[in-house]
Amino acid sequence: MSRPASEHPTDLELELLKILWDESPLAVRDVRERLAAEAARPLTHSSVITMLNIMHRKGFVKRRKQGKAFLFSPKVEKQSVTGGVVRDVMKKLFNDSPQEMVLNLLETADLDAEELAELRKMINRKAREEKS
Amino acid sequence: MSRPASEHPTDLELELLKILWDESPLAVRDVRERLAAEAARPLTHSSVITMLNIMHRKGFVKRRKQGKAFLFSPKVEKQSVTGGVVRDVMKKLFNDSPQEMVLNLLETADLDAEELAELRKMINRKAREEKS
DNA sequence: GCTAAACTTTGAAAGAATTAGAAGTTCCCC
DNA sequence: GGGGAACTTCTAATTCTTTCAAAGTTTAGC
Repeated sequence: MSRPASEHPTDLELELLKILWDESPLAVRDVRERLAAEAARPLTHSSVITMLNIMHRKGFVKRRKQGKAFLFSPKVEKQSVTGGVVRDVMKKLFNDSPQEMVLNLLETADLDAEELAELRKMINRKAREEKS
Repeated sequence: MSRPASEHPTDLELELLKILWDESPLAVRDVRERLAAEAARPLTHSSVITMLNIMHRKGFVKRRKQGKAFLFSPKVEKQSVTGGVVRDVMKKLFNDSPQEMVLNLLETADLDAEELAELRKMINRKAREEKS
């Protein structure tokens, strides 16, 4: 009768995680400041706490009390989360095919020659890695 | 007091669009059938109509009456929608950098040598195209 | 022309995501 | 040791997404 809860962090949760991945541990006050500055999302103090607590319950962040305040840190790794999101999009839209997804990226984002060269380099590096 | 509405189709809307991109125009009955079969989402007839009407209001599909029933077709192109979703993820998670995104894909999805070769080929083709 | 089958419209419910005010707790400082 | 600043918890409202039943409409066939 409703929508299924996403297994990934939601948009706002992602925004908060990005802040904590960048620097942690952080007090709520600091998270709030960065959220307003970096994400143009000026929430109240209590809104930020509410979110961080939800994320704590979900296992996305850890907290530790220092004095009367909590300090928050990410509990999930950036690569694992971003990888999950990308995999999800790949599955939902591109038939689980990395090729289809990259093809779409090539057609849609317009990349100059230099950027293409960089992509090629990355792929070559990965291919070399794999041989070992 | 809530979140800004997404410009992209929602999950279920995407599922319906995929069906219509694959074949159209389709009657509600057929959309419903495919939704159950392909997406493992057995909705009632009226649920499917409701969604399609919402999507019509949003401009994602068009409809035309045939006899007493509507036939639905996509109004947005697949590439434009998928491109938008990918761009969105790229912006939200990878700092708007295609390189970062592909790098994540390379690290996260494990691709074999052949798949890597295919990716390289695609990039080369794109690079050649760009020269002209 | 009437009825039944097949459609569509309407209205609503329920859960997820986001936001915040009010009330409660802690602890620093005089 | 009392007051107030700084935190947190609790509760609730709002919007979006997904789902469907009940009521209304249309048309094909008798």
